[in-house]
Amino acid sequence: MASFNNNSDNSLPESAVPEVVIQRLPLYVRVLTQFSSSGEEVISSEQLGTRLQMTPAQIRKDLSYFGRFGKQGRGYNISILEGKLRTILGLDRTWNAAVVGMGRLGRAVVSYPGFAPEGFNILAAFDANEEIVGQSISGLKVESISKLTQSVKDHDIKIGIVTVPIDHAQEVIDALVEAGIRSILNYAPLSPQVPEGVTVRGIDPVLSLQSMTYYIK
Amino acid sequence: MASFNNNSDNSLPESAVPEVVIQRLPLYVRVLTQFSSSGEEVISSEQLGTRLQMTPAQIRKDLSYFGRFGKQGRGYNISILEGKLRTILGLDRTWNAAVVGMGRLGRAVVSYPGFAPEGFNILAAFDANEEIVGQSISGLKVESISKLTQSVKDHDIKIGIVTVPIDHAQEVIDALVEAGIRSILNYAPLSPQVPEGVTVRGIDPVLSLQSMTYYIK
DNA sequence: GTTTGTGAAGGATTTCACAGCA
DNA sequence: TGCTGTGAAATCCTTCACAAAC
Repeated sequence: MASFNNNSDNSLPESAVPEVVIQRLPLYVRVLTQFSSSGEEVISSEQLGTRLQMTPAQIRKDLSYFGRFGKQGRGYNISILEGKLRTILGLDRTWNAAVVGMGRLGRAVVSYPGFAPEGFNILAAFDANEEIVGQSISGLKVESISKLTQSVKDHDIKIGIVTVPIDHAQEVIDALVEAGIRSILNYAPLSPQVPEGVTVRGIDPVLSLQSMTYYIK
Repeated sequence: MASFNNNSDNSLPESAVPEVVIQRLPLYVRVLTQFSSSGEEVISSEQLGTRLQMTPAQIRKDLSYFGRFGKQGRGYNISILEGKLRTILGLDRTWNAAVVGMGRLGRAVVSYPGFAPEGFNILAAFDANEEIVGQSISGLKVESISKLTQSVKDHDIKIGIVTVPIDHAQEVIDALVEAGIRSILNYAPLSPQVPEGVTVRGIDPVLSLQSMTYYIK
């Protein structure tokens, strides 16, 4: 990522479907959603490819890992394909998340309006600083990190979002893993160590900038 | 990826070095910086690999595209390697950037303290809304988008950061390209169309979440 | 006529494995 | 002895090209 950049990926479960393919599916979902709201009914791999700047063959091959969703001579029904892909990705349900680290970044994350419409609900917020614990931020009561395991269980939290400073990131990630979390979105600028079966995706705009400068230098 | 996940990459300049390799170099810089501040002098590809959860062979191969930086039997001198990689990536200088879109996200970006220490200076901020234009945000006077081309020239801006809502993102990106920008960090949830020679990196935490749910579903 | 789905081919990237040097 | 640098091998991923379906 490699985006884009920037994905630490730790030995995911055995599967015939390449990891890169899985990472492209959300892209397909995104354009399909945009197309469907524009009144179109059918879309070809050619049109999808134009939108995403990739080859039609790649799109067809990616989709073929999961089934036969198109009709020869016509293309793909937009809303049906979108639905299939959402089901494949597990987006036909909602997911509960917890944010750890309620400084500047954590506050921005919990108040970001883009998660809920996509089914990602932030139900808990944690911080190590006792002055912040107890505060209410965007409707969330900040809890002590010592409550993590209990809260993960109580709220059926499946996703951890790490927004602590770098020097506490690894220990927070260890705590999340300890609490049973297997999917982590990491905003701290480090590549954390995680056991097999735990997926970490990193969000670091600086890494993205640092690889772009190579091409303009 | 990238990520990673999440990188639109449009036909970069001809080069012998694979794009994936370029995207990993900032990762190496990041760990080297962390190691060097810990007093160590030398590091082996094995140690780097452990930190980054990748194979030592891959690290050695990546580095070999650019030269011979190590010493057999010892490893790599941390600060020398860091310096070499920074030079390769163009990080031995500073880069000026402009943010377009001064809503919630744009404000978070200009006030993010992680860019400047890495040499990325945000020198201009733009918005289409006349009520925001003229305001001062984090020490930046917000300008009208009509001033884009002139401002890019005046400040020697090389990087555009897009934080406008999705329905204006493509036109803003067109305007940046028109103004001569060839590197764009895009926070809007769309894969923009850009001409050859322009690099776009997307930052979209939702895409990252959507590919992780596949593995926990 | 158009576009899918897919084996086969081609290309790219990763890993192996070891010669060579410190 | 320990670790790099690197061709060669292995693996992974993308693209081709075309039969089949509409």
